[in-house]
Amino acid sequence: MGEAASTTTPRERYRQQVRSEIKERAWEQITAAGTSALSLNGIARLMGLSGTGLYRYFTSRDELLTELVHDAYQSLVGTLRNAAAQGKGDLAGLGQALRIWALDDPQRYFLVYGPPVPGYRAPADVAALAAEIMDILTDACADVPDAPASTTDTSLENGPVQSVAETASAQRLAISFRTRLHGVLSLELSGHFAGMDCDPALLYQAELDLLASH
Amino acid sequence: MGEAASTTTPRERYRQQVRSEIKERAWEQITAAGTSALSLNGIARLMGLSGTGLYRYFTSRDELLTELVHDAYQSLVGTLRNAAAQGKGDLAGLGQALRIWALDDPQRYFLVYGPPVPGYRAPADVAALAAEIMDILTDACADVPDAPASTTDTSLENGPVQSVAETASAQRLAISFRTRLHGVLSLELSGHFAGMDCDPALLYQAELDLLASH
DNA sequence: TGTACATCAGTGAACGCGCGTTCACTGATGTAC
DNA sequence: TGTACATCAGTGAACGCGCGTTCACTGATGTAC
Repeated sequence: MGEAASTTTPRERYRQQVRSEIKERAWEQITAAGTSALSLNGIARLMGLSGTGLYRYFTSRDELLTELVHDAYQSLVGTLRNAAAQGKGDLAGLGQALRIWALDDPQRYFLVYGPPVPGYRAPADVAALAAEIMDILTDACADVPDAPASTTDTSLENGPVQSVAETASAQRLAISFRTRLHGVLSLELSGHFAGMDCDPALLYQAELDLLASH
Repeated sequence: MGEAASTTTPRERYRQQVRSEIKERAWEQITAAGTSALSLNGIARLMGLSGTGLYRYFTSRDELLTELVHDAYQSLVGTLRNAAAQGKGDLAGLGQALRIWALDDPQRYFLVYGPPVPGYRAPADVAALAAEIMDILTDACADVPDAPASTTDTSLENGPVQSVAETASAQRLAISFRTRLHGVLSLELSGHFAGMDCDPALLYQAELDLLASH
């Protein structure tokens, strides 16, 4: 007993602390100049370490990048789950949570949904997280009143007894949710609305309303 | 007279030939490993030149990149114009032309509509081209039957006598056109549909149909 | 409590590489008389 | 047609920089008796 606590020895705690500071600096670099600007030597310089010192914590640039991608996915999953836990698990709530999360760190958003990082192959690990995001969205889509009188017992509406047709239409709606909101978001984050008399927030909300009303 | 022909002296023609080969190699680099992989030394190596030789043709990496961005925009403008000239200037036609153009060279698409290239500031030049693209789309959107009986004389339907409300709704539709199709396209080009049972071509067509039927 | 050892954080030198860019230069191609 | 000059393509050496990564090493922190 108490083994879970005894694993966090002081040395180990320090180690985790440094690792997380490395990742913080890494995000600063990515936020400032994109993923290709991620540099172990640069991070070491920012932290007052010698360049080689970082190799105690990450065996390569690739390993660090992989962990950042993983963290980005987990952050989004956590954000959507939190929204759902606070009663904002409908499409409108998830859509707003997604937008806030994206605006909070555009480069993090692009690390998840942007063009692939050159020369980097994402591990199978993140595929599960991507699927989990789609599951959360699909669940929310299943609650949209498609043909409201289709089921007799609405008290079990979220149970596993949904028809095949229902889940198929929920999946279609979830995919539309992702593509349409991504269309607005990614163009906004890339600055492609600059100089146009078009408020991205309103456009995003309009698309979201349309999706939520089916 | 004949001055337009005499400007293409043999030397000048050779010069333009080398310039265009440089750009071809540049696109190969960008296609293979993204915009950050663009390298003057690398291009020179591919062409059997010394690295410094390229500076006869482009004064800096930035100038080359600027010209590539410009060409990408012009290529898209030309593609949409050609579609319109061949009687495919409606939303369905333009949408298909856009998709074919994007699939033909994903990195070129992202150079236009993707995340900003780190450390690169697009010249005012391309803003005009971006506006021109939106104009073409807006023109097509004006032909969509919104409220068909709104104008008495339909023989002048494309004249400058459209109401303010009509052009405003056409602009809104054009923006939706761009964001929704971009949502599908960019996720497809980034490989984010891999492993999902979802055909991007069908999804794209579905969004396009919805837009065209208003 | 003190001593002997193992573990681990961090350093510094070094390797090989590629980048953008400058500069002074050679040789070939074109132009003017 | 031939000669004198200017133009321009392309070279090669060099500069300064930053990168990822290796290796042998020092010193501090922890552990076992």
